[in-house]
Amino acid sequence: MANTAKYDREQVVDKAMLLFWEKGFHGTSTRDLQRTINLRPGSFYAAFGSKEQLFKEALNRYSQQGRDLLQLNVAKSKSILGAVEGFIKALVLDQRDHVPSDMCMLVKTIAELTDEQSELVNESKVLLQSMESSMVDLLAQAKLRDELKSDVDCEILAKKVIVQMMGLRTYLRSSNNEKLVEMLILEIFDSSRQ
Amino acid sequence: MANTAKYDREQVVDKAMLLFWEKGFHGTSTRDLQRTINLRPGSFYAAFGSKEQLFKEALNRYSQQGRDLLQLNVAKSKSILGAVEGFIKALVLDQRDHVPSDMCMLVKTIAELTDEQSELVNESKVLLQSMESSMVDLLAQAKLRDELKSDVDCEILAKKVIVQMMGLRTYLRSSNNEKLVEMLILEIFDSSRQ
DNA sequence: TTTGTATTTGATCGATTGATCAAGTTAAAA
DNA sequence: TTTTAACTTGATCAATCGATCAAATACAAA
Repeated sequence: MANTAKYDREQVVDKAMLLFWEKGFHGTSTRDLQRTINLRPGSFYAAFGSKEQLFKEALNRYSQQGRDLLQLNVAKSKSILGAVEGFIKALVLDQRDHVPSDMCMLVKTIAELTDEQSELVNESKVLLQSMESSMVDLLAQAKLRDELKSDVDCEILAKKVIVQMMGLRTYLRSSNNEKLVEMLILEIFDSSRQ
Repeated sequence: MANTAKYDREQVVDKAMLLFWEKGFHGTSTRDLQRTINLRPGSFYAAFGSKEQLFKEALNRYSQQGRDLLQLNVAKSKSILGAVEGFIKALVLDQRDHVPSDMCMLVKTIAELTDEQSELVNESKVLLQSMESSMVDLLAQAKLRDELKSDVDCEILAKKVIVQMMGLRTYLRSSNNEKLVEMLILEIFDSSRQ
């Protein structure tokens, strides 16, 4: 019984994600969104409830794409460390021209928002933490394969990698210095490599 | 002839800066500002012209405070490297409870804003670059005093320091892990120290 | 004390914000 | 084919946005 939606929810969330990623939560109006995803207010609010809920869904979509990219690099790389390095290069450098912002959407969100949108801030924190966990798992595999020195603490190294990624993407946004960033990416595992 | 302003411009900019720092450009309304600094619209626009111009002034005030903090640490520290480390610790850890955000206001600004506010983005970039220059100067002094190895490139090291500060403050915001951040601050100069 | 002007005040501007809703449309189920 | 409920549409809501302005006020100069 009844009618069926004429839009593809995944495509819609994807477009919304790209707009939110570019302009931030406060910088994106519901009319911007509705025009971009081609939904009238009624359909919009029926589907997502509020701007905040759509943003939350966009955060998860963004995070999923990150996991996919990591997976992709693991699949096509011989070594684990090579995969992680490839992932970082892809995310920080190669992707640059094809995404709406140099910076990570999760980082942009925790930078922009306050306790007024604590659910969005917390969601971003959780997703960043989950990315860190994935990194720990991968580094543990690398260690098992003797790609890392035996005295390396994978949990600490993973945190260091995340810190580097955050710092490098921000620095790239502020300076546009790709040369330096490329160099610093290659240095990340210098002291840990077997 | 004529009346004189009843407010202290420096105090007013200072209060506005703290509010902008906390809530961002789009997250701060002119009414928020006017209430916080206790100015009615007429005085507000007579003094600052627009929300954007006040934000720009706030960015410069913020940046000045950063320079002051660095200066302070240079004055009270024996070694240059100790001063830089003290500055980073003060900025990233000690200040935490006494400022409106864990993150750098300049970083928050380049993260939040797009080309729509290119003047504010550019101003932030310039001020970050100026902070990097100060860092280069200090590290050059440290090198002259033999606090750094002779093969250290001060310009690259300064960039690395900035990258670390950006990464650590963002990571602290996302994880609240002060222990790790303190440890990583101490490691910044590990491989460069004489 | 008077004059002239900078400042302060509160009302208000038009535009935009996030969100709601009734009416119209559509297609699956009966 | 009819029924029925989900979906779509465009108008519209109250609130807030950044900004303007005329009138009232206050103070330095004459």
